Amino acid sequence: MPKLGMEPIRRKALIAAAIDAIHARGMAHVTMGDIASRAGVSAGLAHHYFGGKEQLLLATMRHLLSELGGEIQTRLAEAKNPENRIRAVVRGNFAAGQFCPTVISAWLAFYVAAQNDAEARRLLRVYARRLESNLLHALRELTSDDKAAQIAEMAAALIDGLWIRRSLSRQSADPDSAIELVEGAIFGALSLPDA
Amino acid sequence: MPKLGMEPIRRKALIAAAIDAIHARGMAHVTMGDIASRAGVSAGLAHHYFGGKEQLLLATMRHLLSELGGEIQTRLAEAKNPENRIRAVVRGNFAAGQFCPTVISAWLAFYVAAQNDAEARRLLRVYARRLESNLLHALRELTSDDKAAQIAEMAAALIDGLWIRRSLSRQSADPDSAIELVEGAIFGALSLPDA
Amino acid sequence: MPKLGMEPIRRKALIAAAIDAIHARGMAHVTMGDIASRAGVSAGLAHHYFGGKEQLLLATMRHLLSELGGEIQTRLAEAKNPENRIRAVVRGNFAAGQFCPTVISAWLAFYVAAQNDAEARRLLRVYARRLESNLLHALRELTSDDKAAQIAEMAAALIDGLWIRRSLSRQSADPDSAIELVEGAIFGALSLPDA
Amino acid sequence: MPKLGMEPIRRKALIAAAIDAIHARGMAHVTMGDIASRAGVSAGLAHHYFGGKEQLLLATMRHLLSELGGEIQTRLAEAKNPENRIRAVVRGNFAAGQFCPTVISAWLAFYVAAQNDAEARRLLRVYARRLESNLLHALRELTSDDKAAQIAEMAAALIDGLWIRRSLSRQSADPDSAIELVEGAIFGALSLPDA
DNA sequence: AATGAATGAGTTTTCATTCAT
DNA sequence: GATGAATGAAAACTCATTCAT
Repeated sequence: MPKLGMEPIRRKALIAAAIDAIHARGMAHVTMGDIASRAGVSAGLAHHYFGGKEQLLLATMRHLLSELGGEIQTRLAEAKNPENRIRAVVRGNFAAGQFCPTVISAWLAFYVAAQNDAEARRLLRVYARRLESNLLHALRELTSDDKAAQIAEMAAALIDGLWIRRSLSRQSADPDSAIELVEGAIFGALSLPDA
Repeated sequence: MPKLGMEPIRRKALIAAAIDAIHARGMAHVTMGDIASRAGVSAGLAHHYFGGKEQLLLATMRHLLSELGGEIQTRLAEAKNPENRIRAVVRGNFAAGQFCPTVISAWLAFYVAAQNDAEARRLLRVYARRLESNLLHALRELTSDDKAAQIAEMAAALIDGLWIRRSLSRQSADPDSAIELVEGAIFGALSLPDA
Repeated sequence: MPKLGMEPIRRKALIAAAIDAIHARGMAHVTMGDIASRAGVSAGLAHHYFGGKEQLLLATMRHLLSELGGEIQTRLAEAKNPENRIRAVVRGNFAAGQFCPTVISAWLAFYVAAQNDAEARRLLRVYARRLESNLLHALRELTSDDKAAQIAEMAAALIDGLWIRRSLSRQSADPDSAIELVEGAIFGALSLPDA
Repeated sequence: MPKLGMEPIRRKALIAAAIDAIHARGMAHVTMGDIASRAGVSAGLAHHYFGGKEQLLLATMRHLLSELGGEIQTRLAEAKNPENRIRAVVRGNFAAGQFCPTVISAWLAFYVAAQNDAEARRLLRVYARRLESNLLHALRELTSDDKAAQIAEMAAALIDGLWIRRSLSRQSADPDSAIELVEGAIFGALSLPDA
């Protein structure tokens, strides 16, 4: 069975399996055995490639973060004006790959893990800051700095809040209505006279 | 040393200890020993009073939910018009007892636990529905049913999103600015002409 | 089964069991299960009381060292002149409790462990220094400082060498002939004219 | 890349690596991977050449024994009288190749391993007997059989004891002073009148 | 009422060993 | 001849839970 060049294949499979396993059993109850068997390998191999459970989980988180980053960057690259850059960020956050039940579960689990794991917290902060800075820059071209900051904060909270609520309802998550809601809130706020 | 009537005292202490422990170590790593020693009792006793770890955790969740419910009800009782009822719900959600780091951690942890625990999910849904229904009723007196539904959904997502973001930043959570933001979003949306 | 005040009893039993187990299977192959079952308890309990395998082994080493120290101190207390103090140290080293196969095995194993474990090395150095200093003081009253140092070094090496050789031969270790040999070498060297 | 005639090169490299690894991590913690990577090969290859960990370790021990034997035989071949034969044995035991930290660690480790491994014990006994018999024959030409036996035993113990102590101190082992000490003890004892 | 003792099941982790390539 | 892939068994360790006192 052993073939050459399996390492990247196994790593990917294990990360995908970790997302599945977190969705199915919850971060608090996943075991290496769970994950490994979902990936079709032995627990020993998962250890061998990642060095331990914690590191496999962290690698999974990094994967999620970089997928999300990719979705946003792709869209940003095509956006030619501030309005479209805002839309790029919002839509990237609700992209198909991101907004499915297993991925949502994993995201949420990492959010919580970040409360108690320094490295996870660091990773998440980098993402949060980048998201807000992308929004902020686009908003500043459309309104005052103060208002831009307010709207950016609201938008970020709204995105996270919609995620968390969709994860709970477990109904087939509907990205389009979420996008509509967030964009509505942002452009609605922009259209308002200053408070 | 055993005293009479200790049960309610112990139960309260253990629930408070569970919240602390979840904040300090994360849901995935709390042990009965953790919780018990924070409450100043033996693990065996925690067991004795709650019947097991799962049940102690569920009791903790119920406590959190009922505290939040209380904060909202108190404020609703004093609200005489729709605007104030909306404010009551928002402010209840960011009440002092709720918006401190340990409680936020615990809330978040339960949100995640609810993904994989039927009873936790049921409890959370009851709360979510009540929150939305309170908001919805008040909003319907101020706008169309459709728009009320949209705004209610947005408000709920915003509240959850702000929580989750504050928990991550770990900076001294500031309820007032959160309240301002949410109320601004709600009343801003209400003031907009229909899309 | 659980009784109060078992901790010291279990600790002693586990340390004794560790010595047995090291003798029977060799330091490289002892398992916590081995030791625990020899002590008549579960492996979990051994962990509970000592915190881990390494610490149980270190506690065992400390026990051995303190036993030996006791044997020597007892004899030193009764020795009224330098010759007798020398004898006290030598005989303490070959005392009954020390010179039996299981204890010899354990000692030897710790000697080797000390090569790669900082804490074990520290413990052993303390013992080695004390042994040599005891001998040295007594010898200095009987000869020149230089010669005393030489003889002390030789005596210490001889004691260790005899131990190691007895352990290998596994024949019923005979403390008396060992004592005779070491004392003969020391007093023989003392009687020699300076080189 | 596979080359012909690699076998003896690999075997030597692996044995040298085993000695290093034992010194660095201790017999109880060496792994095949440790050894193999120090030798610059895969663990699988080490296995292939020696048939298993145990056998590689035994081969390493045999190597050590034969090196020591060589050092002694070379010196014995040049010794023309009993005194020089004694010196040959002593100096062979403290020969440069033998008296360095890594080799001492490995020797010591094997001494201990011999407690619980029949084959290792057998190998060590052969060496011990040869050492003692070489000394004994030389001593018998210089004194009574009884005294020769006593001195031989003492000398052997002294050699082992000095090794073990040097290994512990980890200071740059000084073979010359060790040789002086042992020869001093032997010739000192020989010069003494019968007890 | 409360504890400390104890266990056993479950999890992570490590490694020698095997094997296809 | 040599490797990297993979496993499985064994070991350490953790912890909820039980129970005698």
